[in-house]
Amino acid sequence: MTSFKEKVIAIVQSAPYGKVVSYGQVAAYLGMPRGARQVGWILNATENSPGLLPWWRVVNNVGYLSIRGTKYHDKKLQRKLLVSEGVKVSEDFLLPMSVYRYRPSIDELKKFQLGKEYVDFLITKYRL
DNA sequence: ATAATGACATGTT
DNA sequence: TAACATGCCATTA
Repeated sequence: MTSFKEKVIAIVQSAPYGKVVSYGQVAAYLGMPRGARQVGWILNATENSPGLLPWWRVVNNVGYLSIRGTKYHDKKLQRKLLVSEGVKVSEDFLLPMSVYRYRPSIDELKKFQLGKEYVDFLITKYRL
């Protein structure tokens, strides 16, 4: 069972310590370039199994912590966790994507089992 | 089955 | 620049 949810988890887990990834990126690496919103949905509904899912490394495309506050997580905690990893997040919950965006290598992308042409598309989109 | 609800992204005003 | 509108699709009710 390689459900959407499991893929989301796998991709988010690939985001390294001290880096962040956008919802759109996660969706794109899933092979669903317009599924950003669904990624957020999954994270919102998934209870954080301690240490298994680095949900705090997912932000929106402009570097803003767009989480509104849910039963499991909240914006302030996310900021705290990111800061603890060395990511500089401003008081208004904004961080510079140009500095912290996770840019997977080609090999890492292959791990997600995507077609060659699609990989090329991702490269132009996120300038890997 | 159908409709409503989002931790989004992008294009247009 | 910032606000608004629209497309998106997994999940729930």
